[in-house]
Amino acid sequence: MHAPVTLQRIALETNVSISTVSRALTHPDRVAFPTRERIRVAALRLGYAPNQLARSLRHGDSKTIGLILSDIMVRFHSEVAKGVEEIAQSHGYMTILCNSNEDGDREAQYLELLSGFRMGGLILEPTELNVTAVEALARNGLRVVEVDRISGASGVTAVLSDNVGGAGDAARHLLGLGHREFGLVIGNLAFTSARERRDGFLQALQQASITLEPQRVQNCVNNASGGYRATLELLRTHPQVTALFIGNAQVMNGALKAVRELGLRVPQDVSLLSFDDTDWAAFTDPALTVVTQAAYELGRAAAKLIFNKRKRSPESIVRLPTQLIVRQSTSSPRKFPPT
Amino acid sequence: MHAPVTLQRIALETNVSISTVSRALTHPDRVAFPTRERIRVAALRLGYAPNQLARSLRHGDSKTIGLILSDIMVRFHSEVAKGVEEIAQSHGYMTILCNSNEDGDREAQYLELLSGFRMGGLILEPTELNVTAVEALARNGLRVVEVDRISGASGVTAVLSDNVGGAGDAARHLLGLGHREFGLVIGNLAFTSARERRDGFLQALQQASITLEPQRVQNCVNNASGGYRATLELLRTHPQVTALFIGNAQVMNGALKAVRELGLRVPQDVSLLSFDDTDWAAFTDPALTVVTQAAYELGRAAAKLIFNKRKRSPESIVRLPTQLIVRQSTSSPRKFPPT
DNA sequence: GACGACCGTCGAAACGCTTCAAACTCGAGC
DNA sequence: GCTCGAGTTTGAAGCGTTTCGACGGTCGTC
Repeated sequence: MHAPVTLQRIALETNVSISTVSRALTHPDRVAFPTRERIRVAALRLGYAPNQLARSLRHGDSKTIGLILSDIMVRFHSEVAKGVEEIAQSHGYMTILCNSNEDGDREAQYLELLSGFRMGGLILEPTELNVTAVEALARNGLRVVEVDRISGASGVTAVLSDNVGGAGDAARHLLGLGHREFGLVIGNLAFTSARERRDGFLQALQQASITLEPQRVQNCVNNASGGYRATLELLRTHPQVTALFIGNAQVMNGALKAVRELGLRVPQDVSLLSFDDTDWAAFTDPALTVVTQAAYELGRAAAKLIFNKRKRSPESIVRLPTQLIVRQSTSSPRKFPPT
Repeated sequence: MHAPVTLQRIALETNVSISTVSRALTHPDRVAFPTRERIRVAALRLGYAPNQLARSLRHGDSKTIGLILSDIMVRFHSEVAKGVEEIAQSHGYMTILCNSNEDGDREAQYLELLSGFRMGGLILEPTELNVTAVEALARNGLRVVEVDRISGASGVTAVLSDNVGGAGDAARHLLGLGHREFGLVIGNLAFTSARERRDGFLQALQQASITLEPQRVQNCVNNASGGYRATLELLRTHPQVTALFIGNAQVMNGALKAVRELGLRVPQDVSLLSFDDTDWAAFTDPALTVVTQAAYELGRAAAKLIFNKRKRSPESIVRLPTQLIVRQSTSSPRKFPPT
């Protein structure tokens, strides 16, 4: 096992100084042709790969931005990543991704790692557990943008969906169909996005003079089994519910399973409506009515804030609109309770 | 905007040398208590984040492994990532992810970036476009593991699904139901995984004395619209087909759309069977019969090869079994052609 | 009271790279 | 023949960290 090839090594093989090798590889025009060629060939032959650590250490910027995602397996989040990457790429930056898994400790580790790599910027879907660390980074001059939800850290900009508006649209759609008996399975209320969706939905109900008892608002962990259990519980204790609003796609997956197991027909017995569109939502039985977020655009907008050096407007929040897509999982409520 | 906090800065504030600060933060037990506390407090107050570039440059390993994924939005790939992360974490390593998007240039850039960060290892889902670069890295002592498919680079180990076996199971399942008229929409044949699935399926047919005309094997780009177009084309030119084998979940998504548009009922008019399970496959109409890959285990196995220092067995290939999950999208063929 | 042992701290070197100023090489010009 | 300058190349410094050997002070021991 060879040691990695360094400039030093190439310098020895070509009988020039290290600085000439460096210059030959990074500013070829400033080195005489024969020397340059000799060096280029040797570098190729040895499989030279510049040590980015040393390189970035030297000039303090690694032409790279960091992105800390909460859960890479969820389509919404990976779509955000695509958006970030596109903008980064168009600025000649590479994107490095880390997966915090909604775990505060991991998030802290990745924050330290990425800021330690002196990234050109950092985008994250924050937990609320590392506020002071994030603030410290921002204070030290790192550009930090939060996306999807906010941690509460000051000095940080954010790009979010209009969760209140989207949830309001969902409520108005269901109200318009004639529903009066609602249930919410909202996901993890530790995140501002979930709280906003809950509040948006409840506000819209309130405008129709409907208030919901707290037991009709279930929170749960953001995955299928969480949604499954919460939905079972909600429908068991409130069988009169005719419409369920689900906080995100992961939870919806479990909710669907629960509804099937209970033998309820969608939408005849119960209407289902969730946040997040997926590539399968149109193919499920029935096709799902959803409030879709502009995930790709969220990513793009977040990345633009990193590169937008002009405006140094701290703590601004960008909100992107959502869109209601009506398919077959919502309809008028049943006239009689299920047997 | 402050400059980043360095050891130097802390040293000035606490009136000790840089080396003492360093030691106080990394080996607290080797520094007298009062000094150590003073330093710790100052570091916290200033929001010190160690410069990983300098740190790793110093000891040549960044306790980090790199993972280059071909498409982060596809569940299979992100599941691989989860597996890699789990093993890395258990070894005290962090995982850094990059998304090549099946683009050879981007892959090349990320290869250079990550190897330049002197990762403890590199896992990738390779295109076949950077074979020499990958070989050079391996030759220079970087541990490289390929997953899902192989580039052909020497000196590299790989972890793959048993694509031939899985596709064979699919074929035998359909044969057992009585099908004789097959069509394949296999995805992008640039990748070994797709070629293996095709070959596995055709081999199994051959054992039943069935050979397929080449026009019945459609390749296409690995996304929904590719699958859509290829499926339309195949069914248009070969209406007698009663069973379709689809190479992966992305393509299946498009195939479903095409079949619906043609007004074909699944499975009465045509049976559908694809590689890759998803969390929605059981909820689609009808629920999909699939060959599922152990994606999570693929990731875990790949990461284990990175850390498994003992066995220096180059060029070994690990194959993980697939599993056929029979749901409702496959049944006996129709007796009469559709109208 | 002197000596060695030991604990805590410090200075310096090194990791691989970039870059600036200095030095060298030639040929042209006087 | 000497000087000057353009064109190349070199040496050295420095990025922030870790670590090794050295150093100075304190304490126990004889």
